[in-house]
Amino acid sequence: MSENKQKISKNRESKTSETGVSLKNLAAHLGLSITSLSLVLNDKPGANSIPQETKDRIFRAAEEFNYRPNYFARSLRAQKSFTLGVVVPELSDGYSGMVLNGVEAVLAKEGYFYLTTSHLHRDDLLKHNPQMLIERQVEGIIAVDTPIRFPTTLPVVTVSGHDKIKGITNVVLNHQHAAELGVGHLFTLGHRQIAFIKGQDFSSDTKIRWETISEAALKRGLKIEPKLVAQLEGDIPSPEIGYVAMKKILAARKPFTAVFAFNDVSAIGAIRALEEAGLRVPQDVSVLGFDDIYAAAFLNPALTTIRQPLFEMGKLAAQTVLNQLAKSNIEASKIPQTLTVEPELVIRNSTAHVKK
Amino acid sequence: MSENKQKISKNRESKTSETGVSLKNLAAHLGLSITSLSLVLNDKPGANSIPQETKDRIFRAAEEFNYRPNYFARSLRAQKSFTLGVVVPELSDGYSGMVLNGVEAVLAKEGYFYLTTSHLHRDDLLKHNPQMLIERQVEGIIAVDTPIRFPTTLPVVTVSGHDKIKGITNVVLNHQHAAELGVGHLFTLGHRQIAFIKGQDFSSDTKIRWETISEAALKRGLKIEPKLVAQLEGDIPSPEIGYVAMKKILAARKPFTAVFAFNDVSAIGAIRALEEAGLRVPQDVSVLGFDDIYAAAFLNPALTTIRQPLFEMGKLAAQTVLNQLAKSNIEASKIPQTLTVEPELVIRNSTAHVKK
DNA sequence: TCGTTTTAGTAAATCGTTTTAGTGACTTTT
DNA sequence: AAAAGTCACTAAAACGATTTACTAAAACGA
Repeated sequence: MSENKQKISKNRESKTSETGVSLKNLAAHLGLSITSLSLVLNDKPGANSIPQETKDRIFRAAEEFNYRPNYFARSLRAQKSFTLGVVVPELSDGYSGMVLNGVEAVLAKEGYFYLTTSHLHRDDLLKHNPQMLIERQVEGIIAVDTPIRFPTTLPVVTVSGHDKIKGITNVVLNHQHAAELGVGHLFTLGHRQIAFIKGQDFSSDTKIRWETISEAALKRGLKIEPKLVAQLEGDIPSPEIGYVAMKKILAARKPFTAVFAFNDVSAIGAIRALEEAGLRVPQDVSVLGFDDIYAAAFLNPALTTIRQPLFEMGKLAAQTVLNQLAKSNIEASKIPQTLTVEPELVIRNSTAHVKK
Repeated sequence: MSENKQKISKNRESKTSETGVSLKNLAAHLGLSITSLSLVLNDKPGANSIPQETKDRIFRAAEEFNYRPNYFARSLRAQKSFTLGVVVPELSDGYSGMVLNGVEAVLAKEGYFYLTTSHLHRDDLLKHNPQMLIERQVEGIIAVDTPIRFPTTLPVVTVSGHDKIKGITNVVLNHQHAAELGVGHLFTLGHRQIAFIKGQDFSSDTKIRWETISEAALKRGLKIEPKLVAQLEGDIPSPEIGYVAMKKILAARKPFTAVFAFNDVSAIGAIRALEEAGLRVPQDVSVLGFDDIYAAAFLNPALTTIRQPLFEMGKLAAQTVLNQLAKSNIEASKIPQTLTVEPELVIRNSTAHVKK
């Protein structure tokens, strides 16, 4: 017996030592079959007939030798990877990270992990990266602010995706509500000439954001002056591009009293451009952001913005994928097309009542 | 033949269809053995005796049915996961994301992926998360701003880790140089009473940063006034904690003309606190940050800061792990303890010459 | 023409699980 | 005392690749 044990522990050392004991080792040590151990350790019905005493021996030995089922063997057999894939534009944009926090919070509880890939808005990677994830046997995919350019039958959930694709659930902000909050806030403060900074074409929220804002403006009898609209260009997640957009608007020399930016990052750039032009925020021009990134509260002036619950969106996306995995094929047919979360208007100091 | 093909493609449909053809399927279709296909497709020496014609048949069939070796099967056999683990405090702190971008850039080229876990500075997760990664058979671990609290024989590389642990490589900033740049810059501008915001205890750079800054100050005959030193507290990556620290310093009512903050995020909070106290930056007080996050250039005033090349640090870390994996055990004994990257002083508008 | 080499492959073991289908040895029922 | 159950297990197949150790036939050399 103790001889056996010796053998095991020796064996263990001799291995890369990272890979612990195998079921085979353990079974030999106990003088039982692999089957019995597997049955008992996984608490399968087949273990019913095995007396508690034997079960305890097995549990004790597993504990003692710190047995961990080999991930590859288990996954190969079960055809399950306990892994999701997450596709993001890139990780340092202050957006994806928050979403991933939410994803991880949900997955960790279920013993799932996730692989991340960034497509950097490159068309080839947009196809290639998800393919690689699928070859890696991910069980489902979460696409964050990323268009779906790959075929698959796996569960797919997007965060801020707006393409209505059969079988794909989109976790989205209630954009109509967001636009109402934003335009409504500026309108209430008396602003009638509002400049807008649109998102880049590749950003999945650009279109819907613009449509809902247009509607909200129209509803209040505001007409949008094309010269007061600029679009973000370039794919770096830096305020620089907001600065450039704002410059463009200023160059048009059309009067305006407020700016509704596509996001907080571009709002920061816009503020810089305004101040360089000698305009004070919010005394001369109000600036409204979108997202509520961490820094928003500490800018100077502190940014008024529309908050997106990114952490919650990540959680919701992960939960939805796991739900689909748990469901039978029949039930899976009735997956929701859209899951909506609510925005929140956070009023700080970058917006003020229009000057008399 | 065409019958065979029919069978294969049917088989393919009938499966979850995500899992493509197996070698077995393919071999049956070609009337060859699994062995031959494996040998040829992996270009093993054993395939030397197989005529080009047969090889071509195999390649064509693999192409036609889009054969992809099963990841689990291959990994089980080879005891290789082609996956690294990355441990971070959390993903939305504007620091880890940049590092991960670098990591991914290197790994993608080699067909590697990575699993991420966040420990949120929690002691239990600091041990548990890496354990889970190891059970998932990662081949190496990259720890970003994270202390090593787990045993392993896998290659481990830290980014901004300072514990000298045998076998672990630390990718670090040249802190001495960074301190020289920072303190030197303020000194040159005439500042003699400088306040400091130290990092949280859990942050791996806190200690070394403080030591090197102290030295650089001493060297210039500056003495550090304890009342002008505050430490960040709390683990949210928000400027709020810098704001609180600055308030504390202000409460001491000791005069000072400059602040050297632990990082840009806390510098943002500090600026807010200063302005609330009626002090103008940089006219009354200069503020120096650290990191050079994206927003730094667009704050108001634009932040003078010490830039850390986070992307490069991520690349270097990943490269180092891969190198170690490629090395034989003998060579592996001479892994470098430390890899150093250089900081850069980025002068913007938050620092100015001291008032006469 | 016999022995050796080369050519063209293949059978089977292996990685470490899970799961199906058993197998003896007892015990209970009738 | 034979049939039917229960109990306590186990053998072997399967997941899908890689790899080692072969075989049978053809070609070559002396």
